[in-house]
Amino acid sequence: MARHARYDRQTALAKAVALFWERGYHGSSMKQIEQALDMRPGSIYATFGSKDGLFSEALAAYAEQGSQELKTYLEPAESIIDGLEAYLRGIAQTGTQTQAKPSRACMIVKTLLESSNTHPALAEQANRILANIQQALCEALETAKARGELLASTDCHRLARLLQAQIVAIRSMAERDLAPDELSDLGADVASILESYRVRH
Amino acid sequence: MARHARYDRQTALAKAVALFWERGYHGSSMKQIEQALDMRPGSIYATFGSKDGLFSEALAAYAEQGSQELKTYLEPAESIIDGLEAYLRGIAQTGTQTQAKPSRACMIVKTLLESSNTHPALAEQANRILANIQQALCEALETAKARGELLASTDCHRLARLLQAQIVAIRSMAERDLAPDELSDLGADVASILESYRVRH
DNA sequence: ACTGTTATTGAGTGATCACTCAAGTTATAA
DNA sequence: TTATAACTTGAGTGATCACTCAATAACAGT
Repeated sequence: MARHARYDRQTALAKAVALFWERGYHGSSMKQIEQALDMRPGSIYATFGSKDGLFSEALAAYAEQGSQELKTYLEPAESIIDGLEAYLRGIAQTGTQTQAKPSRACMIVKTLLESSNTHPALAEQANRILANIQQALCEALETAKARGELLASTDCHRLARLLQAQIVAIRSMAERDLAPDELSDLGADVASILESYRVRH
Repeated sequence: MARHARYDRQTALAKAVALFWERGYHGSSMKQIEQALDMRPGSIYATFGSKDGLFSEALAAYAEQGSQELKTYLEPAESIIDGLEAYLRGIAQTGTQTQAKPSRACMIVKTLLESSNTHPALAEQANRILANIQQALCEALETAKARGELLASTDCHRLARLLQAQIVAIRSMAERDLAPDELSDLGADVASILESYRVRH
């Protein structure tokens, strides 16, 4: 019995992700948000409540899409470890492509580093997301271990932490102005770390 | 033939490092800078030119102090590789201590991620610093190789890049709210990566 | 066509942003 | 002691910050 919303929430959110990922929380002004979403302040506040609320939803959306990307590497792979190594090389390769994404670094890490001493609520959210990702990696590793891909002595929680550190490392180093082959070498070197945890045939 | 400066430049700079390291560029306002340095705006602008200028000098001072810290690990060590591994474990250990430093993450990486799409000049400076550190690591590795600590097949530039990625990783992960032993386990796991490049006895 | 409901608009809010500069203060040189 | 140069002060600058709300527009049901 009333007017339709002119804006699709998911579309607006995707645009917000692009802006915030590129410029960060403090680096994105409401003026820029209005322009990016093609929405007037009233509509933005009616839909998302506040700049904080919009950022928080954007970060959650980013995390969801990142977790889907990891799945696309793990599901088709015969070996989980192969899949993880392909993922590591893949994100190094992606960092190579100029302007393919809003930013080469991970938005979650950017948020964690930017907000840990300025915006506790956002830092907490970034922390939770990273803990969830580590848990997902851990479960993949547990499965790999059960399948006999990993050494029986492997501490999967610990390896998941190491693995997450490597993902963070690649994506942060990708923000440096390295040559494409330097970055893919790094991807290969990082991927090879997993080899020492692998059962040899 | 005139008045002395009331403020010591180095002391003021150290306070600026503490503030910017903690809160980042966009997260630190001139009001907070005035308070942290106990200087009025006129004096700050007379001494450092602008907020940008102050940040830039603070970042350079931070980098210098960081490079000194690395030296304290490398110089007393009999083996360079031992020294590097101790450094990696050391920064993981430091991240454990609550509130020991303004921030657990590296100010250079925080700056790179924060400013890459909002403040090109700062991003460029962070890039240059990271390139210099990588070069220093590379030289240490070359020496280690000449001493027979590293496999002759080692590509030192490439290993230096991997090593820098590990430093970035540990210090970024330190910003997560991990338990002290989780972080030191990560330090140990990261240090052990170097073992596969080492000459066995 | 009319009414009720909801969405959109954009000028405007006070607060805070980085920064300036005329006036005042403190030292040294003559 | 006096003149001059160097440094500090802090109220004030216009711009921009995140955000509000009364007015308007566009739909659904009758």
